[in-house]
Amino acid sequence: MTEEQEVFYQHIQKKGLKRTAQRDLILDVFLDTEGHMSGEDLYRLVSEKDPTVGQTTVYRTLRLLTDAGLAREVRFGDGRAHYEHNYKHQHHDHMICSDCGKIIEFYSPELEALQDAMAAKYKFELTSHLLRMIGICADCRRKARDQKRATEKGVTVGSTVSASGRG
Amino acid sequence: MTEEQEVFYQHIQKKGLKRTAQRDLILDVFLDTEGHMSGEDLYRLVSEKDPTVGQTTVYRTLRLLTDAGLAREVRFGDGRAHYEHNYKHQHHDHMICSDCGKIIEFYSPELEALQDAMAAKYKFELTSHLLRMIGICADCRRKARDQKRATEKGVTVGSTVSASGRG
DNA sequence: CTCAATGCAAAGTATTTGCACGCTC
DNA sequence: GAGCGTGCAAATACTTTGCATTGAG
Repeated sequence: MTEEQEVFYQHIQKKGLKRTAQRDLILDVFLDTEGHMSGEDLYRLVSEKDPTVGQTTVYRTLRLLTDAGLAREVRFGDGRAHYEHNYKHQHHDHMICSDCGKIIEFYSPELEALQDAMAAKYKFELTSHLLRMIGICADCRRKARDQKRATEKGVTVGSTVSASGRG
Repeated sequence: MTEEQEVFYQHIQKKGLKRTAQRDLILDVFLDTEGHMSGEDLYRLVSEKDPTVGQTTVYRTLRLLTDAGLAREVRFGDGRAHYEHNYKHQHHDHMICSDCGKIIEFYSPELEALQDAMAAKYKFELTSHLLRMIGICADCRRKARDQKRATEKGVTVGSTVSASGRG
């Protein structure tokens, strides 16, 4: 029995809820999956192990996991909710590559402190926060650079130099 | 003709698109509205002035405004897209009161700088970013405090003090 | 006259809800 | 055995798409 599972069962008992095979399975799959997953993702993964589990149950259990403090809901702005491990996982923020979709997790105590300071300035009691940085990751930048170099070599007649860039 | 309108028409001409009464109206309503609005909100506002305009057109025009640099899409995590003025409006971040829904806009050059530094550390080329701070605003904190004080004083036999709240 | 724009209705996407039955405590 | 939990299908909420018609350039 992992620590997470204990947390889950304690939460369930405390709330007068019941332990079921579906919840066990969903928790297992959640714990076995690194990184972020949407409700849909988890449903798909669970279905592979037991196709009889309904999506309703997955969504409801995901909320249960969040209540229990095992999962954290993150929204990246694509309209769907994503979940990530929250138990004994330090808070972190995300850099999202708009090219390849890769997500880099990072943590900056300075950023956290500065946000606390801003909140204090507005007498705002901070509950949580979400920082999402969108851009191009190192890999995709390298690829773009290589591609550009190849183009520049090949195209001698290269008259039209379109303004790229983005602000 | 405002500056924004000029920007819009120039964008339209540059792209070989057409100026229509609907787009004019939608732009006007958008410019007249302060703060954030969702696609739906704008559709409702436009409908008041001209009920024949379809929601499709509103959504499409909103994207057009974004392309033209007049609007900025912001997502607060409720699943719908919100838009705010972007032309000659400094970038800013948001504090969202989870009690009353109020949105406080703020700007912190230190935060921006720190984010740039974090991006550089990961060789990440930053395109844009979104910082959302969720908590309780000063007003709601005061209300909660007052209510708590009243409860502590008044309720000796403390029978039915229904928890109100949630707006 | 051509191609973009419009508006309706239908489809799509992600998630939630009503309800009858089943299972845990 | 009581009541929570489940799964199905339908509902929801917001947004997008197909298509025939309208209208700007």
